[in-house]
Amino acid sequence: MNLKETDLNLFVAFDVIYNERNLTKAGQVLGITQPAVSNALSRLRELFDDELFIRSSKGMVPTPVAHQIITDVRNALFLIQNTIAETEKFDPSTAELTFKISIGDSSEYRLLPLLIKELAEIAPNIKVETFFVSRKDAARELAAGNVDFSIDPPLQSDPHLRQEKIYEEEYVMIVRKDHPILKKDTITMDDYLDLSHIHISNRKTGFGQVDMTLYKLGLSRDIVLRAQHFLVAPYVVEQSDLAITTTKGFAMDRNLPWRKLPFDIDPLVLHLYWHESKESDPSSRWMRDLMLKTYGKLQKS
Amino acid sequence: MNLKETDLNLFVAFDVIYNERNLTKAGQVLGITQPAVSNALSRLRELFDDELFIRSSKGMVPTPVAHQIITDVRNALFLIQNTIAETEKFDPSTAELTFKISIGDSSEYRLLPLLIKELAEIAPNIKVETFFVSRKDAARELAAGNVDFSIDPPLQSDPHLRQEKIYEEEYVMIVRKDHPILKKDTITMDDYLDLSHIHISNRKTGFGQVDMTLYKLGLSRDIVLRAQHFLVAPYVVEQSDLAITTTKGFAMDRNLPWRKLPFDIDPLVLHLYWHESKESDPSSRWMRDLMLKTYGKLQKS
DNA sequence: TTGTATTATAAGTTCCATCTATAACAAGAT
DNA sequence: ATCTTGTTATAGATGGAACTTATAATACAA
Repeated sequence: MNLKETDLNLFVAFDVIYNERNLTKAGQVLGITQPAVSNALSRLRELFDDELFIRSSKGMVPTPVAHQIITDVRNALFLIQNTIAETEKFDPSTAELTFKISIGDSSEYRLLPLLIKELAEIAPNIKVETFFVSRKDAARELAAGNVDFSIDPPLQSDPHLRQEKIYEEEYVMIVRKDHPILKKDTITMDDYLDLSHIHISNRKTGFGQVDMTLYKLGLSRDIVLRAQHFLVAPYVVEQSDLAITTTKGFAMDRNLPWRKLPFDIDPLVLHLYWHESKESDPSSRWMRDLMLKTYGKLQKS
Repeated sequence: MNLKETDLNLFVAFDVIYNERNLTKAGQVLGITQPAVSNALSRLRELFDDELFIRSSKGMVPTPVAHQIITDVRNALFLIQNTIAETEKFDPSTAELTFKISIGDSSEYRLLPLLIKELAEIAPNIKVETFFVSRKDAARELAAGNVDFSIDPPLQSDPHLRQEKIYEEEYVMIVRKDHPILKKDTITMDDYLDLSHIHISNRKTGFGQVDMTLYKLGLSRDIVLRAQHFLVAPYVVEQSDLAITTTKGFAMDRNLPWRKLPFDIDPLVLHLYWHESKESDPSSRWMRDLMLKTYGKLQKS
């Protein structure tokens, strides 16, 4: 055994295979093709004189030897990572880089304007790109570095992701000015269900949080418009008698009248997710702080 | 920064450069040429955006950044090393490998016969090669893996070498049977200095431990024969009136008469040295134990 | 057994770390 | 200053290892 005759790069492949338990997906994370991963695995197998991962219906399951190794490997990679991250200087005023953010549903229109404004002032050469990555792919995309941040409700919990609550806001019902319903100061459940509603979601399928809550109460509302993008919503609301149920901030923002909902619903909570490998990366850390601070400002408004 | 776009193999070069502070010697340890090391260093410099090592009269001196990094790097490499060492199975009865041992001066003829005998019984496919590596090269040769063990007096102390006392034996004076001096049971200093002596050493230069001790007393002896190999000594002693001052074990071994020395001298102490990188290597560990055990047997005789 | 995921193998290609050779450099000796 | 010795850095060429695409083998569920 000798380190200088060992290709240490194999160990990052090992780590990824262990996490994904699927060579094809590991390849996506590593940015190489599946056969390359397969080949790397076979070199690891020779190195350790062990199968390391055995093909089965549950994916590539680690052998005892692989289990034995993984923690040391992870620690080692973390240390190496650190040496680089620690010495990396980061000056937001001159840094030229692009952050890729997966931002789903309704958050984009609220987050971006303020964030871009902040960036323009203190980090003029930092760019932002937003995507929408489906929740089940988020962990892998973050691991692969295709996405730097993901903003999502606190549902999934991949062990390699870090998260922090970034946003919380109560739901209200919003209608156009001079809408007849506004004669009442408090809306009853009957009032609410009599109205026609807009539902915005970029997920094709199923229930949003509002409909889910109603469903649990044995109720359902009349959704007349199901739209993909939030930007259309204000125009529709202003030109019609339709109601939209979304965060209070939306109402304030657009200067639209709103009323409390006639039922209890958990507030909208969003978490900011990032991959553990970026934990101590100075630029990532800086951006995290900025986003949390920026959302903090939004909160107060 | 991203591990998957980083050549981790550079870090073992970094570690060696840090230890050697000399690219040429680092190349010897790594088993590559100096320009290759220089090139690796330049890649490291790009990676860290720092000079890392600055050329000076004292060699390549590490920058603050290099100092900051080194411990993490060493820990990481140690962990990786461990993953391999831990999973390496070692069965002496079937293992086929060769240990290279640097064994200086007089120790070879005492150690080898018994060691070989032990090996033949319990590890028939393990071979041993012995060299003589000068003390100042020992650390580097051990680091490079050109030599697995070195047996030397406990002088040098490279921080990357591990050592354990393996042997200690008192010096005596040995002469042929029926030598006139044997009429006396205790030898005086005058007796000793009147005799002509053999000195065995494979170092070309200067004093051995005996002559050094005499020198400190303001004395010197008459060395008639200075020979390279210990094997010739017994024949010369048996055929002449020359005396040889060496370990008591030599006398017992050859069944030669001996007398205590008329001056105080530290006993011969030998240490077994190995490189820290082999610390947890199963085969190295096994061989260490065997050698210490074998010498233990010698001690008692 | 067929279909749908996978992983493994094969053959060809590209790229980059290494090599040899040489230049540039640092520092002490003359 | 100039030479000498011990270095490190650069240049250009090359070989081999790891990647790619394409395809075969495999596992398992329907």
